[in-house]
Amino acid sequence: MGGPRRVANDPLRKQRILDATLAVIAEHGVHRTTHRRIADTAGVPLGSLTYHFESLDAILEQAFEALADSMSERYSTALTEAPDQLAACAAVTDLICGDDYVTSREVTILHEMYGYANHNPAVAEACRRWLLRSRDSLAVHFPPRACRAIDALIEGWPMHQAWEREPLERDLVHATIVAIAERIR
Amino acid sequence: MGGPRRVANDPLRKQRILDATLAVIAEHGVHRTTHRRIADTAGVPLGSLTYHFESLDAILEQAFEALADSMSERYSTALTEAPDQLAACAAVTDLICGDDYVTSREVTILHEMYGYANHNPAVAEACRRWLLRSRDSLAVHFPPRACRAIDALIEGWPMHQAWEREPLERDLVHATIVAIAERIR
DNA sequence: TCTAAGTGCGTACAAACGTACGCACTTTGT
DNA sequence: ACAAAGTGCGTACGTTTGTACGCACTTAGA
Repeated sequence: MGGPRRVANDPLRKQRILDATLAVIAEHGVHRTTHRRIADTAGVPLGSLTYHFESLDAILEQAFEALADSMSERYSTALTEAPDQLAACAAVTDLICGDDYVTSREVTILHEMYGYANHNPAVAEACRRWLLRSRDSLAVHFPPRACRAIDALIEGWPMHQAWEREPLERDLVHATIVAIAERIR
Repeated sequence: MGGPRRVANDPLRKQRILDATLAVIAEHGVHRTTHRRIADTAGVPLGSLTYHFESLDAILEQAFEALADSMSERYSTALTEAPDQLAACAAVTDLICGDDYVTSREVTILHEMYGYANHNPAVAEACRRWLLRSRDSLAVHFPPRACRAIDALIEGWPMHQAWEREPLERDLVHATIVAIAERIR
């Protein structure tokens, strides 16, 4: 008896394709992301993509969703580990400044994700989920209005920094977060 | 005598093509921006694009540069008109909240521009120029370190807002700007 | 009015694209 | 050992793409 289920030969293949998709996006951009480039990068045959995914858009959607999940998990971990508000300020500073939590490669892909999300409802929804989850993580340590302001900074500062030549000043970022935490209620 | 110069029939055509390019980007995204779609939107024949522009990338570059120029001019105007720092805070609040200076359509195109800039040096340079000019505009009213923090907010808040369902609270934005202006030296 | 030079575009083409589909292969139940 | 069913992919097809190019048209000087 048992259902008609058979065992897949390579259960990790789907994930490998999604990883390769993010790599292609980071290197070439969404506008030059194709089935063939993803297949080459992942080291799988072209037909494997159309077998596992309904369309190219479906691949991009799932790849972006995986990225957003992975990033919001790191955000959540960094913030829930902080014992008090001051430590939370330091954690947020790390999130903004460091390459530890969010690499510059990920900022690049995020730019692409936001652009793509404006033309794809599923990815737009993923952006919204990510935004809400990051705000929830902040809400443990900051009042609701401060969360919004800090969230905007977390969004804007690394993005801005992408075009800057000089490295980001940690002290400045930290002072700004503290100022918002103390003044915005 | 006289140079071999003749008069062009339609000197505005180049600009019209660039306008149409931004319209196509806003509606379909860079990844679905093609010669033919631009030509249809602009109401010009396909050959006209390859005549006026070297390549599709060249069209995108010039379109994005035109947008950045137009936006940094509006930023500059709004800020230099402010008589003092408090008025400048209000002006920045307007820039962030209002659809008056930067429309949501432009935020959409900005997302696309940032994504594209990661894979195109000319557009990356345009982003950098825009960043520096907007910081110069702020420098009239705020100390240098405050400029960076405020700049990050100008960047991040509208971007964040793009995924939010509720409208942006003007009071909160204004209070945040004032807090930064007073506390960051 | 005629000529030469430069403008502007219709059309064509090779390359690259997304996707469908038939077929070999593997596994399970008998 | 055999049949049935599901897995996975090589290949091919029709479409769309960016771009080149020949040719009609317009204009300025003589």
